[in-house]
Amino acid sequence: MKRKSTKKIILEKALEHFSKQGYAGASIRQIARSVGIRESAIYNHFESKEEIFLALLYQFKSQTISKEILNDELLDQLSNPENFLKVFTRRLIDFWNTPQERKFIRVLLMEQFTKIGSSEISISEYLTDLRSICKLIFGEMSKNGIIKKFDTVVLADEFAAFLFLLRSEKISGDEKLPITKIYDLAEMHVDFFWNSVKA
Amino acid sequence: MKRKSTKKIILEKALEHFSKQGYAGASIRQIARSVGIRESAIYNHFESKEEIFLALLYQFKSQTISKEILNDELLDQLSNPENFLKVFTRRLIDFWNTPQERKFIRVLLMEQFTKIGSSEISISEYLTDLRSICKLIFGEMSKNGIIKKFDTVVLADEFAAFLFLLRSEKISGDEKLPITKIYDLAEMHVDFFWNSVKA
DNA sequence: TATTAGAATGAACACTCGTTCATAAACTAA
DNA sequence: TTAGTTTATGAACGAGTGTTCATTCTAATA
Repeated sequence: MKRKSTKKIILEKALEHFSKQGYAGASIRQIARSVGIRESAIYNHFESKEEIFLALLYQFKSQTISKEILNDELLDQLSNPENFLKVFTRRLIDFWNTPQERKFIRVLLMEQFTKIGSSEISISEYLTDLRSICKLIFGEMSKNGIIKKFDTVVLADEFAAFLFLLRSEKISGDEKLPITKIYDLAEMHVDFFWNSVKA
Repeated sequence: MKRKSTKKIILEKALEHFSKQGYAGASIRQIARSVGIRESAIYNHFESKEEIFLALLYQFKSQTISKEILNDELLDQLSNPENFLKVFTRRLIDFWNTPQERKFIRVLLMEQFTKIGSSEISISEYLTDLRSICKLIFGEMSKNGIIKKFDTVVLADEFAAFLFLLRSEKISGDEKLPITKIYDLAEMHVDFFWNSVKA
């Protein structure tokens, strides 16, 4: 078994440090020590600290909810909309609960306002994915008379805001809630939401 | 008119830098230059950089929603619950939209996961204020049969999550939405919410 | 086995960091 | 005015920052 390339380990450890101390707070030397090499060796793989950061951003930008979660199997369940929402939400949580995603959202929340961040990332951009999918879903449901008539943009945000708070606070936060608790909270939200919008 | 004390100006400028670059990214020298003094003079007023940060935290910890927003005049409007929620939300937004609060929430979002932050602050703690007030409000409404029976904890979060997202993204974010737009978004949320819970 | 490209090293660079300290200036109270 | 206190200064500190570079090691290719 070939072991992971140094470049990947650097990215891995960099994400770990960035997620704990922020971009400015983490140092090349700390990252290098975690990888098990000297700091100068880092520059055989990346041109600068910023390039490491941007490489991480790029890595996560390429993972979209639609790619990772929405598939035919799930879409087949659209005939039972409430169940569809529950399965969709559960998969969302599983996806967000992966170690990488947990760290990434922390970096995002920390760096969204800084110079290095604001030019390249924006929290809206990363939310857009979930939002646009919600708009699609609820737009379709609305058209088919499954749910009441609403502004789909508002609907999408009403559904997504709670989940986003759940993500940043409960999933990626420091208080380690068991995953079942998080499932429960999400399900209660879907219940509340569905009860509000169903035709 | 006596001019502001140096100590207050230091806090003011420190908040500004922290909100733009984070705690680790902002330096004593930058802050000192903004104040118009040398960095060594800072230490006549604060023992360390960390003490400045903690002083800022303390300052904002003492401002609670209940103190700043909830007063008798507002509570008198509880007879018209929907209107009460709208006025309450509008005041919340006005409060969150003050320059100081806009900067503070940024610092909070940035530092919530860092070492210096996590030992002293937590995003939950600062949300608790709004949450507990919501629980109180909705608990009372539920008891009086004004709204349907719900788990008040869930209700509180359903109401607060959207507003929190509005705050971090639209009010304190970099895209400068006109305040009227924000009012509109909030009112649409209250409409949706009220429509879902009213008896 | 000899050659070569990629990766790691350790020392060094110029800089910035937070903090300290003796000293000087500015303000207050007697 | 004088004495005393607070505040500001500028230089210095040790440590840490990101980055460079000549050199050595390693592993695959010829």
